[in-house]
Amino acid sequence: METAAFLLSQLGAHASSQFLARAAELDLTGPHVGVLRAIADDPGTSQQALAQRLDILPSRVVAFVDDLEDRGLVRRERHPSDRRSHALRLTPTGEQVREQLRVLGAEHNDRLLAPLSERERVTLTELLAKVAAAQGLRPGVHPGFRHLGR
Amino acid sequence: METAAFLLSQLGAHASSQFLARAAELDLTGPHVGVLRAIADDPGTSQQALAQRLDILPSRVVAFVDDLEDRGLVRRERHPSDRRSHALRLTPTGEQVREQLRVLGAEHNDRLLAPLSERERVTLTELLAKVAAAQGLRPGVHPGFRHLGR
DNA sequence: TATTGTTATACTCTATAACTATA
DNA sequence: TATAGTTATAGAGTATAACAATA
Repeated sequence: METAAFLLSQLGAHASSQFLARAAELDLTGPHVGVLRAIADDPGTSQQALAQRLDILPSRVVAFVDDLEDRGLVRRERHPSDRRSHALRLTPTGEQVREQLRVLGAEHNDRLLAPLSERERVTLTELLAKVAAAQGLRPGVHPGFRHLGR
Repeated sequence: METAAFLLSQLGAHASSQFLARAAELDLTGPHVGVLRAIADDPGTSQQALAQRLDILPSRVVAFVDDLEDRGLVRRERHPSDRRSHALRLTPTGEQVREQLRVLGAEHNDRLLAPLSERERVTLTELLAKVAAAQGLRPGVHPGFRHLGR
């Protein structure tokens, strides 16, 4: 029998690639989705704050926000008091895409849990949440695009 | 509340990076571990068979087996009937490392499941195994080093 | 002097395709 | 002609470090 840790690693990679295949239809990669979501959750945030929260390099945030801005999903607004930093917000189109991603995520979840009963789904979700909390994983922050250097 | 799918993706990435940090102490990356394990599970197998089973490119298998051979963990033997192919086997040192990896995996699993009761661990493992089976994931084959091209 | 954002560059991992030796 | 293994090369994603503007 495989360990739960290996099954988690296996299923996590599988779930990620399945979801990202759907996100790719919207021309979004994993980090793009993470950044979009982080901006939606904290409108007006700065690129530095984003880099810290998602644990990715500021130089990468630049590129991702560039992409999202080019696609008309995100705006760089002038920060009211500090002219060095930008206040990031979703555009109306960005909000729409955010909603599409939410639907996509729900569909993906349903497909993945298809073999489980309603009761089993709840149990699984609770156990996963308990382990995730104990490991210090923060809601919405995917460790996959964390930078590992010093 | 996060979906089980996102929690899986999150926890899977976390579990992988935790385990690979330990494996890195033995100078092994994820693919190295996968190849080592696949050879242990099917001694005498060929590089082509390995590439098919793990769903990685034959050209990558060459590099991984090169590395493992340089470190004295794997041998390329002459195939008895087909001189084009190699029969791959673990060396005694390779067997030792394989055992170290097993211990490492068990420790890793214990650490990850620390917040759960014995009963909860069994439940979680069973639910994960059920979902993994339904998704067509094969035991020991990590989708993380699967090649995604045509 | 420190910080935000940016750019340029190097590094790592992976994919593609051409090659050799055997079959 | 097809297959096993190999090599060389190109591409994607990431990290590092230097820079300009502002604080």
